[in-house]
Amino acid sequence: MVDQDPKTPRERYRAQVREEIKEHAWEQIATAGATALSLNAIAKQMGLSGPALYRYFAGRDELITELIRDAYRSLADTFRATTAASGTASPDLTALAHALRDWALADPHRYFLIYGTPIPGYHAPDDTTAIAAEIMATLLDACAALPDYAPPVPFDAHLAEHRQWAGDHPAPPAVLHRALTVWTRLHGLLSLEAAGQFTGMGFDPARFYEAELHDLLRGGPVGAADGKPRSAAAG
Amino acid sequence: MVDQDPKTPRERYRAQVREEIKEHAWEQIATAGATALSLNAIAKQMGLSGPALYRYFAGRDELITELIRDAYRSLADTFRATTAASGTASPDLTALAHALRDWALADPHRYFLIYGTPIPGYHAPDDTTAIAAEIMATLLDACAALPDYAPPVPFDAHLAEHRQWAGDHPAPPAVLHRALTVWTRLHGLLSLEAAGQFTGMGFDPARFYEAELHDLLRGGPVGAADGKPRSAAAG
DNA sequence: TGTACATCAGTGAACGCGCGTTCACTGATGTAC
DNA sequence: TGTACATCAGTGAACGCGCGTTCACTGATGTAC
Repeated sequence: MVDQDPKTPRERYRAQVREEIKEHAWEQIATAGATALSLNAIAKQMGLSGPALYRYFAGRDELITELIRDAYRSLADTFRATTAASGTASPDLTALAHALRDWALADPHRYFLIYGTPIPGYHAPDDTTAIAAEIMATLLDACAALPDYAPPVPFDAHLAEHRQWAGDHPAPPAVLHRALTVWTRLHGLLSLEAAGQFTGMGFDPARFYEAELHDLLRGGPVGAADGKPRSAAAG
Repeated sequence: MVDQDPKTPRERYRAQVREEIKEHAWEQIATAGATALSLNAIAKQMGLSGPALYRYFAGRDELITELIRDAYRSLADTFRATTAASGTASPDLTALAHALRDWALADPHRYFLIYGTPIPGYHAPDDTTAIAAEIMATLLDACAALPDYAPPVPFDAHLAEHRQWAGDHPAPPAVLHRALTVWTRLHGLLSLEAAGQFTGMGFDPARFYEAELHDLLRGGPVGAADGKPRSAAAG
């Protein structure tokens, strides 16, 4: 959002046109998907000649790289803003989940650019992993703030020995497990909804999302307030 | 797998070449993704001229349509075979879940062709919805065979009034809910794993899948055998 | 304030490429008598 | 069994298209004196 101190008018102009190119790129991705991204098409849409864009991006790959980076940063910023807005020390999982859904559905192709089918022959730049780690850390913080709700399961023990992905986050294995679960379950819902797999099925995806979220919070204040805690069935 | 009664040698040959084309198409999709599918490239790979393929498919779109249909049918067949192999009346959810994972990871791009980012400007043929319904019905059967494990939640009531997608399946709302949950949770794991999002994180995706599956079966025989059922946390 | 020069945004032509698709054709395979 | 004909798989040339990218260039903008 904020330009990094463009001093001269020319630098300001450059940054501005770069942004404009990226905006048109996003429009194009929203219409035809990421694989259909075409420099020439963007140029035409902007009333420019094809080669003109090479003043701003070294090529198609650099543009896509930049878009991926922006997408990651956008989600990280959203999470950061959500955390800040809560006013509490650690982020609220419910608020994060809602922010995630809003963010994903606002531009499904942007969501898929990060979490969807990988673009053939392309792989994300290295520095995105740092941003992805920040996103994950926020999720871990939110999960760490929830009350315990279940005895350890075998997978927790496995995670205790395979926690590289969590960096130096001090969360215990059960919290690692919970954060992963939040990620994959919400992604399952969002990716199917964004892909249009729920259309025509009849139910309201938002309510389903809410139900999954409640289940993830089970044992916490929201889950406890919502209804009786689940009990094991009689065998 | 089985040709539909090709009587004359010519018909047999046609069916055979059609299959061969599709096999090369799958190889190409596995390499470069569905959007990169090219008739000319397939022809070249088969040692044929480009236009030759038009003897077998009306065009690129018809080929893709056929591939999507085959993918759906393949998954439906896998589920059917799994059900049949169990020997019981209704399918076993654990067996289905394992069959699903094997099927998805055997060819991730085939999985994404069905459940992944939609191909821009393309939509699946109508008759696939029937096959998708069959897949869903198998899942419903498996869930219906599980013991109840939880009191109704608000979303169940919503589902009771929005159950078009379940056709005339007699399952009660709680079972509908459970089947949807199985679908979205397993998809969340599989799509992220197939997209390579877990690589470098350290943990074993198979164990995570197993943990989610156990959680889905909670209250049933497997979950009960595995450990104590989860209880609500002390507020 | 005015002139001389450097910077740089943008153009138009051109490159080679691969795509889907059509068309008129050749030549092999199968069919009918 | 042999000939005449029809069917149809596959070819090669051609169509128009859009792609990414390069290159030498024009012309406007900014800078230095």
